[in-house]
Amino acid sequence: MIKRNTIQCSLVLNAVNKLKNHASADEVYACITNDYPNISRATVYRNLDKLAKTGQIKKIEIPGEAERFDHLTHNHYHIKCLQCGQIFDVDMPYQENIENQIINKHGFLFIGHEIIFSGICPACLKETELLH
Amino acid sequence: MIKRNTIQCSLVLNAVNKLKNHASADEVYACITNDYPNISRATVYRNLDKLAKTGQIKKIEIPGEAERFDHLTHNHYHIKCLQCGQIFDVDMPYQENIENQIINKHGFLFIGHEIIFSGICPACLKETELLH
DNA sequence: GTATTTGCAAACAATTTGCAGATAT
DNA sequence: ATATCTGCAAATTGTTTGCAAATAC
Repeated sequence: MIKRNTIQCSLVLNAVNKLKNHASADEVYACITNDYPNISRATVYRNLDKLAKTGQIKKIEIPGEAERFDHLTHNHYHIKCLQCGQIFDVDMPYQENIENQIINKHGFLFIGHEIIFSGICPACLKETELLH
Repeated sequence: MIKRNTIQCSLVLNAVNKLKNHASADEVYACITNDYPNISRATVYRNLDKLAKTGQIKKIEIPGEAERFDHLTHNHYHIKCLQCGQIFDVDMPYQENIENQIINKHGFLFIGHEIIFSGICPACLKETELLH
């Protein structure tokens, strides 16, 4: 698993950093093809995975959706707007000790956790208000 | 969205209740085809969705995986074993007030949340120990 | 020089959809 | 009687893979 510096890999990293908001592989691909139309989708996927593994970006897995990739690599939570489907960061302290609340009768080893909120984003709320 | 009582729908409900442990659509399909080989996969999917909407079963969405369906319909959390990939229930009180910890500067409406833990299940832990 | 990485196309898995015929009410 | 539901096959979506050629080191 040696790491080479390829043009494609930096293009992927730059795209994620530029897109910022939880870009999907497809959005990253589209972003790159603007300037570099010959890159392959497979290469984008492979590099997203590699960058996530080396911790340079963060893979966010949202149930029932395409994977997303985040330029913010620290632990944080997300909310999905049930109306527009967008994913947003949630400003809430990371629950380091949440696992202490578990009644671990069965002897699991707990390693980490994800919290995904659902709700309505401000823009969609506003839109709903306007309908009245 | 009227609801008819079809044989297929009760077959799906019974299969979920019988399988118990977070069955995937495919497992439900396989379970039914034992006794009723002509049912269509599409019908299984359609009825799983319908039953989830009417609250008779619970849809569990695990990131990066096929959807699963649970006979337990109350709110509860899950842990995914990173080794064997199985999903287990987590015995932990439902965090009714977790949303109070959010610094909601932007005016989101929070509706619900999911927590998915990751770790190693007892069986896999035991297996790892045996290797030494 | 050689092992990694790429691009392509094809494979894949999970799920959805269009449609004509079957069925519950 | 008729609107919903089913089965089938094809379509879709997101992602992975096999392989030969390209490239980084």
